[in-house]
Amino acid sequence: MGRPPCCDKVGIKKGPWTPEEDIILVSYIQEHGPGNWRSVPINTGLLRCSKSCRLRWTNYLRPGIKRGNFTPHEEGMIIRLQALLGNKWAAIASYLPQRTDNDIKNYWNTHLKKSLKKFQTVLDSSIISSSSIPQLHSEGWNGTSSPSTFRSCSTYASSTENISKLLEGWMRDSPKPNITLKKAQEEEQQSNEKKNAFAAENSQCHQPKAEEVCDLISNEELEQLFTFENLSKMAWEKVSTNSTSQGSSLTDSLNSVAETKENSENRPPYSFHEKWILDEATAQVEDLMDLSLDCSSGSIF
DNA sequence: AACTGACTCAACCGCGGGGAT
DNA sequence: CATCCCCGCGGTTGAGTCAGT
Repeated sequence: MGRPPCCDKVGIKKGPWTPEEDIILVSYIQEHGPGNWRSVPINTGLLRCSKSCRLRWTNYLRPGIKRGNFTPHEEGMIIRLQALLGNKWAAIASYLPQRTDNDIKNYWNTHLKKSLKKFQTVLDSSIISSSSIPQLHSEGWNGTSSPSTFRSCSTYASSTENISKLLEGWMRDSPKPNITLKKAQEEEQQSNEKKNAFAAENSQCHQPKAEEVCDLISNEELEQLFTFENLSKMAWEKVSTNSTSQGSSLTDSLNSVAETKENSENRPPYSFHEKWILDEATAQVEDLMDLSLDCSSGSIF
């Protein structure tokens, strides 16, 4: 667009944020609420561009952000949502309110994508070369082999987490917490609605829109649907079906998955949307299968 | 202990969308 | 309608850290 980069101005600082800067930013937002980022560096004296301030707030200082290891459930959510929405990290993040789009994006790029790719290779060769299936541990996936457990958050992240926690407490204790916090939450909600709408736009023709799914599936149902155990089970069923009845289509496999799910205990009612998600997942079932096996087979890592 | 390559993730950059004028 | 300005998103980078030798 020919616009000069916003952070190219002389005197604009780059690089990691210091705790002092964080406190200044947090103080300002606590007082004025998030938004109007243009005025933030002007009014605070921070030598940062507005973009940088917004990013710092939304990704690290905003209250309610969960940092550190992703749970198996979150992994499952990300896998499935990525399959459904593509690299719409903001849309995906709207389903995981405690996680930022940046966090999810990083996690996908550094852990999940790599694992999926790696296992895709292994699985492809094993399916093509023989009818044998990569060995699954009988105890199933217990989460201990998850890439998410490999590392914890960085040292500085823990310091910003402290600031974030401090802010949460600060807002709670503040005489006018609800004004600022509520404003932030409203903006968050608006943002999420926007994101959902965006996600809906990106869903294909006759698919139900993402917001419809949100409307018709409760959070609990949705979450249960996305649990890693469910994904693993589905993928495993798919593999079993394929191995026993050669030539069966992926749709058939998924139908059998659906039937299996229907008959299984401890599951939410098998709703239309659940079926839709299963059907929709046809195209991405290989990915799910990969992940499932990835996590089930400790020998891979 | 020192070196090196791999990995992670915070931060930046460029672009597009949308509201204001 | 055209232009400007701001915000938010997705892709990318590079400094810091870790693990292996």
